[in-house]
Amino acid sequence: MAERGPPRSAARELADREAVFKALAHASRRHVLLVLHFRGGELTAGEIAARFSCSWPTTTRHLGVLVRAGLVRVEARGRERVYRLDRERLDAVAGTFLAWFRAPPPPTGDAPTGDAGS
Amino acid sequence: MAERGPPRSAARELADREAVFKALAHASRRHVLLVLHFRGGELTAGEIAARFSCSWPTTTRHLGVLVRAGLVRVEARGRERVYRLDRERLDAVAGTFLAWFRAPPPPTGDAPTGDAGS
DNA sequence: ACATCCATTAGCAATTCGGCTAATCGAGCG
DNA sequence: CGCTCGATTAGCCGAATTGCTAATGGATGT
Repeated sequence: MAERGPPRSAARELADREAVFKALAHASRRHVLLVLHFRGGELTAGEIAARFSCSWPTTTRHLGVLVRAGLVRVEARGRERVYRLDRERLDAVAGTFLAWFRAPPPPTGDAPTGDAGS
Repeated sequence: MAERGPPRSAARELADREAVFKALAHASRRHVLLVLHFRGGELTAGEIAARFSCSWPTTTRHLGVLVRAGLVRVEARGRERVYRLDRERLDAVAGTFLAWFRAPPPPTGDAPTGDAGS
C-alpha cells in the first residue's frame, strides 16, 4: 500500500505530512473521520455537529482543519454542506509515513525526507 | 498487521491513541523517530540533539513526549542516556487506527471506540 | 418580502505548546 | 576532591489551539 499517483515534491510531501498529522492530533477530528467512514462516508455539517458534545461552530472549525489537510472534502448542496472522507489521502500521507517503520532500516541509511539537522 | 498482544481496555486504547497522535503532531518528533529508525534504532541524547537545529533542552523535551507516548524507550548508560525506538508500539497504536479506514465500512456500522457524541 | 433554517465567521478567554537561557544533577576523570 | 562532560529541570515568553457566544450569510418556504 501507499505507492501511488504522481510523485509529490519533497517539500510538498513534508507540508502535507505536517497538515495531516496536525489534523490527526485532536481526538474530535479523529472521531469525525471515523464517523464519516462508518456512516457511509458522507454526512452534512449538521449531522456531524449533532454527534458531538462541543458546539457547532467549534465543530465547523475542526472540519475546516480536516478540509485544509485534504482529509475531507466539502460540497455545497442547497443550504447544507456535505462532507466526504478522502480515505486515499489519509493512507497516502499518514500510511506512507508509517510504512517507513514497517521494515527494518536498510544498512545504507536511505532516509526519507525528514526536516531538520544533518 | 496491527493485531497483536493482549487486548487493551477501550479507555486505555483511547488514551494511548491520544498520546501517540499528539506526539506525532510535531515535525521534530516525527524526525526523531525517523533518525532513530534509520540510525540502527539506538542513539544517545547527545547524538540526537546534534542532528537538530533547536537547542538541546528543547530536544530533551521532545524526547520526553515520545517516551511518555511509549514510542521510544530510554536506558541510562553511565552518564549518557540511550534512546531506542519502539516500532511495535507505533504500529500497534497509529497503525491500528489507520487500519479502520483501509477497508470499506461494514453495512452495520460497528464503529471502533471513538470519543464523543452519540 | 419575511421568517426560518443550515452553517460559517467574528471575536474573546483560557490553555497548551515550543522555543530559549540559566541552573542543576550525576557520572567519570585527573 | 574538584573539574568537566552529558543530560535534564526550572522558569520565562510569545504564538498557536480550542472552546465558547454572538453576529452574519445564504437558501428555502410561506
